[in-house]
Amino acid sequence: MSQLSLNTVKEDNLEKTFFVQVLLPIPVPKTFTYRVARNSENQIQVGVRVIVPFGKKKIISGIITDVHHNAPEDYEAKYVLEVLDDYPIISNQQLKLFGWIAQYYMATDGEVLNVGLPSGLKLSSESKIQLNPAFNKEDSPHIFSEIESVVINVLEKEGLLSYQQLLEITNTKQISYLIKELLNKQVIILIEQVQERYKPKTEKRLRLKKEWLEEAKLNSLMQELDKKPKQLDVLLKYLQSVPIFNEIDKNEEGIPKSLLKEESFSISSINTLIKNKIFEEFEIIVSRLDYLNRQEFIDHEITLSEAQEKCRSEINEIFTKKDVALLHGITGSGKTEIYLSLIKEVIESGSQALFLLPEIAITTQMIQRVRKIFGDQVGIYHSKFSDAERVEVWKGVAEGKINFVIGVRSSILLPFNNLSLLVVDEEHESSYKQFDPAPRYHARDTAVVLAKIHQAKLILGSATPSYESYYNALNGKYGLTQLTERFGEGKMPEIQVIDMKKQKAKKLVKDDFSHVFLTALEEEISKGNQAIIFQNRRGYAPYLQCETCGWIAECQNCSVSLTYHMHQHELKCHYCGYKQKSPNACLNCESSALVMKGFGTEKIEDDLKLQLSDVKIQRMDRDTTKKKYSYNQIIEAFESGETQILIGTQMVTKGLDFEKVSLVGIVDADRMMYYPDFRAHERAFQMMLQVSGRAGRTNKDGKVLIQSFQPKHPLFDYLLKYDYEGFYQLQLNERQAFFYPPFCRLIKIILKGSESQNVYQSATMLYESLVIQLGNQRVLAPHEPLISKIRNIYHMEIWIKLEKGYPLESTKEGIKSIVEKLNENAHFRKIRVIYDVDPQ
DNA sequence: AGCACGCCGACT
DNA sequence: GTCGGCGTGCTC
Repeated sequence: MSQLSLNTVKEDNLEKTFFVQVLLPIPVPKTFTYRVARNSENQIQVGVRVIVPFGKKKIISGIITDVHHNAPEDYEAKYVLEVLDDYPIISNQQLKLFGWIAQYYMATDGEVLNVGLPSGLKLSSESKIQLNPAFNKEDSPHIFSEIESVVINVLEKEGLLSYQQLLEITNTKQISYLIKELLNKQVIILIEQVQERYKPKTEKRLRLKKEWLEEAKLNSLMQELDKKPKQLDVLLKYLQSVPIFNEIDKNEEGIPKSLLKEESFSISSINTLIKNKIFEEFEIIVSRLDYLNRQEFIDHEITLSEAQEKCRSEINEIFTKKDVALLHGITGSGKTEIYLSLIKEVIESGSQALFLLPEIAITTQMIQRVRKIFGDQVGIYHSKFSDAERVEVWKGVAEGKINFVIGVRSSILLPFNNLSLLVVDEEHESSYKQFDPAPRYHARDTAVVLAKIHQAKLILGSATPSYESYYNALNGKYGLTQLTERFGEGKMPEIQVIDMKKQKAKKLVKDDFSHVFLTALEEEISKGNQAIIFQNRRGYAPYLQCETCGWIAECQNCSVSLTYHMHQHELKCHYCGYKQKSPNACLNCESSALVMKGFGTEKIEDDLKLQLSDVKIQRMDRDTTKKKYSYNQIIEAFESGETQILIGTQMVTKGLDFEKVSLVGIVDADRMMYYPDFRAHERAFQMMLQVSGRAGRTNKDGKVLIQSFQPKHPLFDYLLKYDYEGFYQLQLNERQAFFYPPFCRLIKIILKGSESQNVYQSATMLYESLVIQLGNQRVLAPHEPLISKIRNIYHMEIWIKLEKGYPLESTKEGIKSIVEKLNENAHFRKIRVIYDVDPQ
């Protein structure tokens, strides 16, 4: 009898106790259960961040993914120490998406969370407390308990205290109440990445002290200041900006202190006015997204041409039947306007829109255009933005203040709750695929899933769609719409392939430039036109080769050739940083016939400067655009005609319009075409077509010159005719014959380890187990990747090809359990296994 | 991922 | 005799 009643009491208690599942940003494939203290029960909800104890002494923060009453059976749950947010920082839809990414890309939920959250909100590291710099014991209006006074004293001596230390000092178990009290009384601040990293931006402002707001008082003040003209100037300036007699309330918000500083009023007289209690200084929190405060330039109009209008309505038509529309529009056909007009419609109806672009395509031009149309509703999510700015965009989206985000790959992970339209522009770009760290997700493919979660529509746009997308469109999975005319007058430029073999035979090649190429370049420049030269490799990048025996200088840690750096006369490894003095004789045969082969943008720049000494040449690649404004400076210099030739990597192929460019040169087409990758031709074609589009955008006739040692390659036949479709069909046949995407799905398994023998043997072991499970048709034998050794770590790859319709989820689980099983072997355990689903 | 625990080499 | 190398296993 007593047993029964005891049980009932226990049951009741348990039912009232809340437990939460917490997702931690660690690569462990599960969530952890924590118990919720009574006093924080009402703050607990899914999507909110909490601080929890983890392990022996660590205290980290995570996200609540579930709230329930099920007490764990085989262990005692620890308590949630702190609830960090008042509202979910992650939306339900987002959690669903994160789950899908983890599952599909064979990553853990924690890894997804880790890349998803901006580091300003990043969850990890120990939490510490510190005295609030603004705190002053004497001035504080609060009364402190004994324990609180002890903590204050210790903090004054020690500076920083961890939760653990605080536990020891106070000798209690319930420190979370103490922390909360001290926070409320503004005694302490939490120093812990979550709090410390993101600080709201403040602005110092000035206003007139209340006692001067009467007209009589103000008049007497002015008379008094008559002898102090500098101070009077400040006061007059203030009264000019803030008409306190007409609108006395305006004094409350005052003016920014910086405004007076800018106009060169003396700082000392401003400070005197503050000291004499005429002005008072105060701070407000402002948005870092400063354009949010600027609305005056908004230009709501988007005008579409007839062709664009037609395309737009085709997209709307597609959306009545399908969720994804592929917009295949040639370069310069004005795809962006179509996206923006559709996005505008969505935003006006009150839902959210996302516009994804590859990093290099988010130019200042683009941002300004978008801001002009959407003003304060647009958030920009980009690597050039600081952490704090990203946190503000994140929060803006979560709170529904930002309805439109334009951003890079990772903006697909923002906390949307009401998306109706997604746009992925330049959808063929491989930079949409993340490689390191996991999750190795593809933003375009993730967008398809995100659209489904929100029941939203998705537009994929490109001048050269990826074969996967084009295949889906032709097969009716996606809708397809095309723009075949350039916007405005521009025509596609004429493409000419230069036969380098012939040129070389005739001794017409100098520093890798053919005579034809140089003459054309000189001619265009002399006409006052501009040129863009494309080389898909940055740096100086030549490698050293012995002409006698063929020896190439290679890195001792990595399986790559060393790169020659002229300035230091050194050979460097771009993978591990190894460097050595450049030898004067071959290290293999001691011949002195060492020559430099290969060339990057930097070498082209130097060579061209020698050839065309009085022409202004500038280079644009990752090396020259590291600084925040350098990119814009290069663009502006070229736009204004200050520079005549722009040499660049892929960067010059994206989103740039220059009126006077009449010539585009591709120095080394072969490098792109003969790369050992099944997508090499697709990529080469895309890239060449994209660069070609830079010529003659508004000019009457542009010209494209391509240097190749294989000018008869069929790729050029299609390229000259701008026949994307034709080359696609040709390539598709090959893909089908060799069973590559879009006919199959690929999973790449990479094995890494420090002992080459072990890596090879482990790869073989894994391969054999995989064959048993999947059959030898679906698993390719292990092979060394192109670069098989990096920093003395050996790599092997195993490719898995799965035909359409083959069960994906269970296969992935199967692969994981095979690896788990092999991990029982001590040798295999030393190998790091990496999964890359849909490798690019 | 961290971090403690644990079992074998080069040092006071 | 100890300090510390990193292999192993766990974290609610």
